[in-house]
Amino acid sequence: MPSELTLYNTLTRKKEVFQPLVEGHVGLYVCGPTVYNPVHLGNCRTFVSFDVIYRYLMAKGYKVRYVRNITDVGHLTDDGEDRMSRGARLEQLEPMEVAQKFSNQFHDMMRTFNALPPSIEPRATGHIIEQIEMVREILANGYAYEVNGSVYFDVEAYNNGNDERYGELSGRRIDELMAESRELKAQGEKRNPSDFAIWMNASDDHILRWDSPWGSGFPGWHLECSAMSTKYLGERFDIHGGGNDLKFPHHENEIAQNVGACQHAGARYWLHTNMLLMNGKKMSKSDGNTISPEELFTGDSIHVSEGYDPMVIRFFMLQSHYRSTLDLSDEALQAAKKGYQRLLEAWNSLQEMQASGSAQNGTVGKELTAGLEAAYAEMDDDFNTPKALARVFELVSRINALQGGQLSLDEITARQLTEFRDGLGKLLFDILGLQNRASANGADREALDKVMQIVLDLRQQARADKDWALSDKLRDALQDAGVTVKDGKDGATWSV
RNA sequence: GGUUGGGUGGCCGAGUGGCUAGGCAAAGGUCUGCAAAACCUUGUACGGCGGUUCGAAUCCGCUCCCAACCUCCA
Repeated sequence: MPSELTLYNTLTRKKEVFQPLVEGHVGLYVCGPTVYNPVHLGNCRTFVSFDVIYRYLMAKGYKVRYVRNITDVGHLTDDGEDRMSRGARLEQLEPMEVAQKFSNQFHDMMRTFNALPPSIEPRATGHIIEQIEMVREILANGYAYEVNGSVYFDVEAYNNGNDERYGELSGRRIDELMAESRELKAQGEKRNPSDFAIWMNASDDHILRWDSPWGSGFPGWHLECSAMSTKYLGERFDIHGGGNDLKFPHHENEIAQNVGACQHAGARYWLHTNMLLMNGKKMSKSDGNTISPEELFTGDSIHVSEGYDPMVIRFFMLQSHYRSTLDLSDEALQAAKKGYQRLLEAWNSLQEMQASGSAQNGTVGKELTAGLEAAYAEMDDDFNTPKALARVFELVSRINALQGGQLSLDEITARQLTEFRDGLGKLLFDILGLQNRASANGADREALDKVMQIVLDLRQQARADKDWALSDKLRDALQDAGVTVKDGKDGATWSV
């Protein structure tokens, strides 16, 4: 593919041409979920966005190592209790049982959304040794200090006179940050409010704990990603991604830790996905403004009028750009559902299409080829899925016109048709990761096909006899059963 | 208060100086036994006020409003 991939780098706040560190290879790290709660829809949007990015990089011919962690330790509640432990206490389970349960659930959900699994999915608890080692290095380099068995990152030492160094990603300056509002007992141990823990001393009742050179404790909240990205992608790697809400402090601290340990930053390109909103506000675990994926699938929620297929939701997400907020509403989902159906129906009729064999100049074929190239070019522009889909829908009209006879199949050569079909299929299913559900049911589908053919033949006979009462009755009854009949030029087609 | 990003036609959502985004909805037409589908046509949309420019949704200034982050969160 001749065109260049550009992407928006949060670090520089502009679009840059993507140049991998090692030609032909991409190291991609994405901050994964915490697993003390069921996954919620906002996470799904982020991971669907990065799924498309991962898929597109592969389609560009890159060999991609995609690392996405599972956070199963280190996040504290307001009263200092580890969230894993809290979940375990509330459900009377082992902490690792909680982690496993929600990891499994998360994986199921990713499959439901047709998101590919990452190449490596490391767990924070599986990398305590690496994290301890990193703390050691940061200490050795003079960017941290130990107090009472805890180790804090020393932001002042890190800045070393350059007060814009810490905060370069998020545009923050430490003297502008709000004062720490939480009353953690550890606050008093810090030299500066903006210092953050990279190793914490465990109190006696803390369940998740490991031995370290500084006593029994657990790793800081942001250290795992620094340690694991370094381990699996190297001290320098290409792309680091995550949700916008992780920009500060999580990613800012990651950069500081990487520099603290390795004397230089890790990722070269930072990509941030924007929030999924509902009612104009962020969907949030904490304030109840949320709808779970399951509720969205079943329709069991005051926010939706019916259940939506996961692919409709995926399509809905792809109709906005990953860096924009997306406002979820029933009306918008209805629009997505209908649009997605129209897209699939056009795809399905394209599969039935035969080149006429008497094609001359292939005018329409050239149009289709150009439109498809335009769609791919949009993906090169910072993974612009909404624009790519806009180009695809222009092609949908062409396909339907060929199907409906408004355009002639004489204007497309067999070769053009084949290449177009392959290229469009690759874009829709391999890159955008959509699924053609209607044709995915195997034997059941085959049986239904045959039954429907019988019914449609009967109806066609009734129509030939001008028995409108019978033909309409068949059509209405099928509609009630959820099958839509469409009369075309060459007989009727149907869809569920 | 600070930081970052927004306010686009009935709804969702692209778009960063001039050329139709796209989807859904709506109106008219073609087709059809009727309908649906499909195709064709139709929208003087860019928060407000100034400014720069031959020309601004797009650049600049002011202003109003919204969201996220600054506390676990994709």
